[in-house]
Amino acid sequence: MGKVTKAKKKPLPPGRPRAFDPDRALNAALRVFWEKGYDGASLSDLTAAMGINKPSLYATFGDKQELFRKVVERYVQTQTPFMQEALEDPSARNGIRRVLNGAADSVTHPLNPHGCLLVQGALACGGETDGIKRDLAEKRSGSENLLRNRLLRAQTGGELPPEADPEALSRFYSTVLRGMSVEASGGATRKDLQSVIDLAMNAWPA
Amino acid sequence: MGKVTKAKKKPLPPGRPRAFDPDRALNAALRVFWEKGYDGASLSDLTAAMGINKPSLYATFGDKQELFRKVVERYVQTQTPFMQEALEDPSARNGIRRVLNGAADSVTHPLNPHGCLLVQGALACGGETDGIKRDLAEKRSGSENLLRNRLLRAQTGGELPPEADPEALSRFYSTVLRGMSVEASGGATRKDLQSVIDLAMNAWPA
DNA sequence: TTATTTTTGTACCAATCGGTACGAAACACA
DNA sequence: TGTGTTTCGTACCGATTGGTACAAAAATAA
Repeated sequence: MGKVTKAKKKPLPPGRPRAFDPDRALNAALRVFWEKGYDGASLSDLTAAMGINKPSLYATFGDKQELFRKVVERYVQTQTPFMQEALEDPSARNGIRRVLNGAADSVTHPLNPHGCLLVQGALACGGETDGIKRDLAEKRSGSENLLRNRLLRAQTGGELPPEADPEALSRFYSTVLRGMSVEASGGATRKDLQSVIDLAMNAWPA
Repeated sequence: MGKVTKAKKKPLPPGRPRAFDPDRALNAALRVFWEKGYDGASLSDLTAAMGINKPSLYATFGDKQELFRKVVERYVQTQTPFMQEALEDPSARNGIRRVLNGAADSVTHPLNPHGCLLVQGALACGGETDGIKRDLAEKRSGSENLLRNRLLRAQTGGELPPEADPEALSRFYSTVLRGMSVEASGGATRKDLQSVIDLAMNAWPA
């Protein structure tokens, strides 16, 4: 019988096996980029945190930009699914509030760097990082799209009045999300953000 | 008679006169830091934009961190006074709206880098930049204080109902300001931000 | 003129940057 | 025991980083 304690079968490939877990290494890289940003994170910072050396990094993840993209992908996959979930709430208004609450939890989580990687990863940076900046802006607009679609659905469903503007509303709540990230990065507490959320919900159409 | 075309008297100090205008040079440095952030701006970027060489930079402005602080000071002095002015509006509500409008103008100004230096100058960065980060967070809280004081005044003056929370309101509008900066930095237009502002004003206590 | 003072440009510093060449090491297979 | 294959660690690459030493240049004062 197979080893039941190990989830994956192991038809070991030829060659020397790698001595680190790429998944853990990627998570370590995520933390570094998260708290230092693309420019502020050096390869030495990264390899030190990941517990590997540069050739291993390059062989496994590519150059710094590729690594960053993989990190962003990991971030999106692990830190944002709560949004889709929240937006499944039968009430769009509740859904949005739950998105804001979840984001507030995330950007002030005591075990993670404060703020959102998609915001502080590369807001302003130098050199050939335009692609990075565009990537992050795209990912950010992803969550805005989520909100907009939910709001459009709410309008056709009657929860939002016909004169409401789902486009503007999704942009507004996205802006509040970005703002909360900046505030958290600057030291705002979860409680601080709660009062922001409560007020932001006042903008909901009467 | 004195030279009437020159504003300042000129009791030239001894030594070789400097060949550049420190004011213009500082403005050039401001632009570089504004669009590349602290980490992304190299001394080569700075000296190239300022039109001077490194020894002149060091003699006049100190090292990179000192230069950045002077740049931030310049930024605050030139880009934020519109806030005090706007908050002198007899209506606090109008004042806040004018602050948001002015900020939207500023962060999308076609001749300047998009976004706010106090936000994107050093949100996440590496090395010994903790002081820089704290400085910027402090400057940001400056505008929040402005809003809070105005709102407190509005409450004692009766424009805001007693049950309103000036603390929370100022934090909310500050958060919207930071969010608009991020959005502008990511490509949002002035028009986009206007719809955000209109919705943000809905949060004003009934 | 000479002396003094300050700025300028060049040339340079050690350290670090992102990125790689290369041989030893560790596995499967024969 | 090889042999093939892949990763590992070290040592290194040229370029760039932030920061300076130094002497020529440009001004005033004597």
